[in-house]
Formats: sequence, C-alpha cells, structure tokens
Amino acid sequence: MPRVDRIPPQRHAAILEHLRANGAASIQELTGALAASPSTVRRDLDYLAERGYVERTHGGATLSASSTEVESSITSHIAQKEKAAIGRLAVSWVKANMTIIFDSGTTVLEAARAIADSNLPITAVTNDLGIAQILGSNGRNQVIVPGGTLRPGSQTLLGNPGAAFLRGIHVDLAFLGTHAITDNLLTDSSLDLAEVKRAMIEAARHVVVLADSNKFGPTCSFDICTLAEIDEVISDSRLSDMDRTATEAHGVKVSIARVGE
Amino acid sequence: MPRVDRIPPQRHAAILEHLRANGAASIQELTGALAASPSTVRRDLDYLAERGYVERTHGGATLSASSTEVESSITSHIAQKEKAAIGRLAVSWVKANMTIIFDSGTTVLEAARAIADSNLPITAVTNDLGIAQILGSNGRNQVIVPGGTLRPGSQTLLGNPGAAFLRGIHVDLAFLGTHAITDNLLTDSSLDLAEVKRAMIEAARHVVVLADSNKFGPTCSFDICTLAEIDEVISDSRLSDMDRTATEAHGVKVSIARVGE
DNA sequence: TGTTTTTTGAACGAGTTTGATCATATTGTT
DNA sequence: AACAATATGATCAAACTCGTTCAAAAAACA
Repeated sequence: MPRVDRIPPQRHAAILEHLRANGAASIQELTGALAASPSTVRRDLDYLAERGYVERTHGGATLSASSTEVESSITSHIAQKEKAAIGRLAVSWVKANMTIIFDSGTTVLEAARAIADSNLPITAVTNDLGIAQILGSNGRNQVIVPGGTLRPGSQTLLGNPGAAFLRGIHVDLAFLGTHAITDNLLTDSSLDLAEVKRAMIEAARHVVVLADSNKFGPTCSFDICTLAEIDEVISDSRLSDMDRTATEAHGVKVSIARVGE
Repeated sequence: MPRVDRIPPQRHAAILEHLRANGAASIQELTGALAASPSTVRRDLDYLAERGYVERTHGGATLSASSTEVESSITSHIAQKEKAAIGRLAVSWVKANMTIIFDSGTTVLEAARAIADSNLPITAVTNDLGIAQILGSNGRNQVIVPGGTLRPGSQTLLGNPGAAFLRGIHVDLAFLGTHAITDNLLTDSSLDLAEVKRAMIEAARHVVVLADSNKFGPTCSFDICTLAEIDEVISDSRLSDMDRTATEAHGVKVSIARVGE
C-alpha cells in the first residue's frame, strides 16, 4: 500500500539535509520527518550507505566522514545499463598494481566503480572528481589528481597544473571516454577536454576507449586523435556491424559488453 | 525495556563532548545527561575505551591523552551545529569576485556550503574534493584544484603538483582548518597536511582559521605555524573566555558564531 | 487501454540492544 | 582493620531493530 508523498530522490535529499543539521538520525525520527514507513527509511539509508553518503548504525545512521553530492542525479539515464556493462567488462583489462589513467565521463566512471568493487589495488590518475572519490573510498588504491580548473557543470578538471603533469608521466593503461567516434576520428565537444585527452593518450602505453553505441555516428567540433592512435574500443551490443567493421578496419580491436549478466 | 532516545553514535558523541567540556565525567552525570541507564553508559564507556578515546576509571572516565589524533570517525559530527554556524558566519568575510583558498576539513566545508548558497561569485582554490564539488555545483564560481595524491580515507589531495602550484599564487583570503590550537601553536595530525596548510598561509594576504571550540586545548604532533602568522579565528559560543583571551593576546582577532543565529 | 516493472508497506523470525537484578569487587571512612 | 557505601560485571527478559519475503499500489511502458 504505497502512499508516495515524495519520490525517492526527494527523500534522500531530505535525509541528507536532516543528517547535515544533526550529524545523526534515528529511524524513528526519519520515519516521522518523511512520513514514510520504517521499511522505506531503512531502504533509503541502505541506498545512501552503499554509495558512501552515510554510515549505518543500529537504529539509524550518521553522516559519513566524506559525504558530498558526488552523484549528479541529473546524469542522463540514457544507456545507463550499457555503460554499466561496459564498465564491468573493462575490469578484465586491469591487473593488480597497474597504474591507470581514468578520463572523465559517465562511462569511465562506471569502469571506475567496477574496478573499485573488484578489490584489485591500482594506482589511478584522474581529473574527474567523482572517479577520484570512488577509487579513493576503498583504501586500497593510490589516487593521483593532476589538478586544474573545474569545468562548469561537470566534475572534470581542465588545464594546469594537470596538463603539464600529464606530460611528465608514463602509465600502463588509459581508459578514455569520448563524445563521438566518426569514421577515423575521435572528437569531443570542448577544446580543452580534447587537449587533456591527447595528453592522456601520449602518457599511456595502451589506450582503451569506452564508448557506448550511441557515440558512434555523430561528430563533435574538436578532434582528439585518429583511430590509429588508440588500441582498443569497448562498446555495447547495440553497436552496428557497419560501425564495428569500420572501426576494426583501422586496426582497433573492438570488444562488446553484453548487458545481460 | 529499551527506550531509545538516541542511537549509539549520538550517545558516544555526547559523551565525548561532555568529556571535552569537563575533562572527566562520572557515570551518574552521564546517566542524567544521556537519559540512559547506568548499564548503557558503562557499555558506551567500554566501547570508547576499547578504541582509545577515553580512559576508564572507577565511577566514570576521563579523556584519553592522545584522543585528538585518532578521532573523526566518531566525533566528526559532534559539533555539527557549531560547524554550520561558523560556516555561515564565514560568509561575511567574502566579497564578490574574491579569490579564496579553501583548506580541507568539515568546518571549512560548511563555510563552502554557506558561500555556495550565498550566490556570491568567487574564484576558489581548494584541494578538498568535496569542497570543489560544492563550490562548482552552482555555475557561478571558478574552482581551481591544485592537485596531488588523495589522502587515504579522506577527500584531501596532498603533495605535488599542488604543493608547487600553491607556491606560485597569491590570493585575497584563505579559510583554514586545523586539528588543534594550543597556546601559541596551530598543529595538525599529518605532516603532509601541515605542509600544505603552510603553503596556503604563504599564498594568502588574509588568513582566517575556522575552529570549533573543541579544537582548543588538545595538541597534535605536527606544527603548522604560530598564531602570529594568522589574522583571525572564527569559533563558536562554547569557546572558553580563557582560550579566547589567550588567543587574542597573540594579536589574533576572535569572532564567535552563535548557533541560534 | 492493458501489461510489465518498480516501489512501497506490512509481517515474521532472527538477532541486537537495553535496563533491571544480584553477587562480587573496590573505595573511602571510622 | 573493619565497615558502609558504591561501582562493577554477568545474567536475563523485554523491547527494539534488522533483513527477508510478499502482496498491493504506482509508475513506466507499449
């Protein structure tokens, strides 16, 4: 018998607000404040605890030491399942103690999430604040942030000192995102982003591009590189055979992540 | 016959708060203050003693000598209301289009939250991932992250390239956090953190330390600087007159944030 | 519109926390 | 040194929380 006064994100926000004001809250308190049943409150707290916003305790929860609004509830749920599948498959490229560059973007973020769950210890280099937090939240990984200026409306750092820093490192692997793969070109919608990505490609011995099938076809204004400069692409099962063979024709290995699993 | 008015972490926090105020506490006192039975108080004290926060004595407990280094898992939210009040007051130091350094830590984070809510556009420099996200989430601010290696279990970046970057900038204002203010010294629990804070002090024309009243008294291992090198302190109304006059005696202006607002 | 998927609230057994009780140990006083 | 007063730790039942399951209600989808 659901009686929905608020949708889940509203409840989550209200809980976080309550916690921020008081530092801790009991289930009873929240049940009253949200006009929801204890079961729902418990589910909400579990949800928030899973992503590190709060710490669960008997009878309630406390504010997690490192809680911020990492999650942009705005993230387009378009192709979410595909991105998650790509992220899970990306784990098989990772071996313990590798040093890996993580580009910004939601697909790469899913890969970071999967790798954090995999318990493989790595050294990560990333300019994405959300990815840095995910990889840093389990104490196993060393996380290095090159730094830069936050790109408005995103979680990505651009420019210096990060750009200069990237030119001085060499890593095993880079997981790259892109806005569009057209023909022989990887392109992006921001000149600064494209420049950072180029630096990442230079710094990595092996470059893997994570791109859901929607990225194939459209084109953006700013070139990152040609397909010849990357080694592999991971995409999802909705990639057309045409796009796949066109990509492979440039010497790039294409792997497909299946959503079911 | 349990009658849960507070969940365990809230009781633990309240006990530590009580101990910090009085140095010691009897079981009777705590029984009254927590509205819990002596058995429960004893169990709580045993819990806190096991992890080194307090020392058990007959009839009560005292504050453990080395409690400031370890804390934050339990005490991170004890002075939540005070920290929020300090953060709100900090907004009055901010003018539009200032460039401001934000140190890491929960108190400074509250200031960032208040400033983000205030709609004043600023340029922010911070090595705290959470603060960067808060200030970046409203599109008004320019946010610069110097970069570095993520400190395990926190949201703070340490080391290079950020340290070098900080040495090359000059800003209007710095909001600094600290783990302890003793006598004439600001100290912190990590050598690297202390070094970053020193660099921030060097880079700022005006240094404001945000420290709730619990930070006064205890001491940590690593010196940041003497009080002479900072300009102001913002604390809460539970700051003792003794600590206040001692701080002002070193030429530091002390402002008090009222919780009621 | 009808169907599928997700979300919600209730119910139940299992596990945890809490407060009272009581024999024992500790402290302070005579 | 003996005594009274109090704190302690163990034990136990009551109350509460937890995780799971399940059916009904929304929401999403076709």
